[in-house]
Amino acid sequence: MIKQTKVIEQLKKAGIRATPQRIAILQFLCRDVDLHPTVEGVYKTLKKKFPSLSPATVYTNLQTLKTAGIIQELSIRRDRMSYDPIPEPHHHFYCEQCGRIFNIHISCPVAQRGNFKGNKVNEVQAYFYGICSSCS
Amino acid sequence: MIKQTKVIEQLKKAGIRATPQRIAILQFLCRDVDLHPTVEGVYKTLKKKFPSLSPATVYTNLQTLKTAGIIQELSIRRDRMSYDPIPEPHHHFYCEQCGRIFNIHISCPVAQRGNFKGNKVNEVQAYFYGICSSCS
DNA sequence: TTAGATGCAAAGTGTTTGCAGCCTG
DNA sequence: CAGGCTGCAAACACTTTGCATCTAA
Repeated sequence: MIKQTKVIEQLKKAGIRATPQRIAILQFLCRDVDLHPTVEGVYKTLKKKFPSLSPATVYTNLQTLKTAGIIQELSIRRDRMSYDPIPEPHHHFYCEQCGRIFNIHISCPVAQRGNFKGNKVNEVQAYFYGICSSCS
Repeated sequence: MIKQTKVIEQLKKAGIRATPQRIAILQFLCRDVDLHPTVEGVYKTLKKKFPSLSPATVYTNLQTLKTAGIIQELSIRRDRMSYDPIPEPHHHFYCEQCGRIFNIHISCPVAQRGNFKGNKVNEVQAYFYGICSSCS
């Protein structure tokens, strides 16, 4: 488990308030970098700790964290967003059997920020769909 | 404009019926391989030709064409799907200014179907986000 | 002739918004 | 103590579904 003080420090450095809910959300994301939960996943887990937590708070906080550059949003699931505590570009594998999302640590020579044929590239997302090794 | 006979042939080869609406949808997608319209875009355009066309028909037909392997679905826009008449894997650039999606014809050594560290990869989507050359 | 497609409406699901009250800084 | 955050509910937006009718093969 990542230290709460680290999380608070990260929020303050980004210039956003460190509320208990926000701390818990970021801490939950960081608990496992391969978790990539959806809003529902964050909500269901943290509802136990914060019975008063509302889905709207989870939505707005994930948006705030994303805007602050602390986390990134993945559209790898076709029906809903997933959230990743690592803002730096890296790629993802989605298992169509178990639904888990794994980080892929490869440096693809073309999938990079920068410039591509006159187009300014700010962000790159590479999504691999298939069946993971534990499912096959 | 792609020939209607070609489109009908493609549908029959895939074993699905060639209805006027389905033909028109596929023909519209093929008209410009860089268009990548959303359901709304397809619907609004074809509504002129088929005043009775319903959004549900567009949704189900795009799903059918996708399942038949004739087209592919992109989740590059974060709020809705875009459709691509080329089923073969290739990558995409999304301009955050003008909203257009362009094909990127590069063969990335890692973004390939096949096997990756024991995981079976059926599909790869690489999305580049930024500002296109005409907007910057 | 008949399995499958259309079109409409209603329902489903994920996300955003408005606002009163609360709390961090 | 002031601006930002929370929580609730209502509103939104995209997509799916059920069903009667119609049509491609």
